[in-house]
Amino acid sequence: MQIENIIEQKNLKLTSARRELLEILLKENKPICFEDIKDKLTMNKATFYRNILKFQSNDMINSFESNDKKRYYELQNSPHSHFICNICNTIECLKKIDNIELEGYKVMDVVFKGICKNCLEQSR
Amino acid sequence: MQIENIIEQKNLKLTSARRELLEILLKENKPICFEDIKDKLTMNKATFYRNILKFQSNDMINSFESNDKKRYYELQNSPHSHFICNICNTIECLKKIDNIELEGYKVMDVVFKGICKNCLEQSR
DNA sequence: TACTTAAATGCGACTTAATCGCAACTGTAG
DNA sequence: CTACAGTTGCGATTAAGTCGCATTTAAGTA
Ligand SMILES: [Mn+2]
Ligand SMILES: [Mn+2]
Ligand SMILES: [Zn+2]
Ligand SMILES: [Zn+2]
Repeated sequence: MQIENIIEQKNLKLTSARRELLEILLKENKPICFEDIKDKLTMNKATFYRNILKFQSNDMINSFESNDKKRYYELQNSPHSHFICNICNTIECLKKIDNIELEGYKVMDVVFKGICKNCLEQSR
Repeated sequence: MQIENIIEQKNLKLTSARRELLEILLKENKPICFEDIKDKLTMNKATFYRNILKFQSNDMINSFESNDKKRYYELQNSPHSHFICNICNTIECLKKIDNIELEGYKVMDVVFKGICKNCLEQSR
């Protein structure tokens, strides 16, 4: 199983809450926020946030806030950036943009905001 | 005065709350969050947020969330992107990165996260 | 298998950003 | 000066996120 491996690699206890959370994140396969999944969650919300924190400090997930002012979490399968549409609020995962470098900085994450393909087309 | 012009261009009422808020944003000249300025604010916080909203819908300010989970607001003088350091949490305004284009998208804002110059140097 | 213990959990209280409805107020056009 | 739409203050409300503490549990060891 993937989950067992993920947890073991990070030297974390495999608890039922963690299994549940990782299963959700795996299944979704796109950024999700607390509101999206709170009804599915068996665990207490404090446990949810503590595990999110733990996973983040172990580089297992990343998070960012979207235009709806909600924080989105996703598994860090492969590093990639995100595009958030200012019109429809859709979050898209972009393939890694490898030409983005800033002199003197180490870029680890990029979030683009603007107008997505769909919304651009509809505005014509 | 700048403020009068800004407001007039957007067909908004120039109220004392709006003058105060714009003065603060002008003076700061960098992204600030509610907590940073709430003590200076004369207006009620509902008024603060309503004006922030109004200014945003009029493209006068933009906002983004930083690593400290606080939302930062700044005047949209000239379009530019931001770099947020994952170590020291500093927010830097970057000169417009003009080579950032995504096929089919209209990019209006970019937020980079990673390690800033200072923190990179200190880690050596 | 049973024991041990550090780590994880549930619960309830708490903090604080952000929003909302409503009555009172104010900026601006005429 | 007046009228009125738009704005404000206030108080209540919602919801994300955090915290302390008592209880439970995963996982290593005997
Ligand atoms: Mn993604
Ligand atoms: Mn800036
Ligand atoms: Zn869109
Ligand atoms: Zn830094």
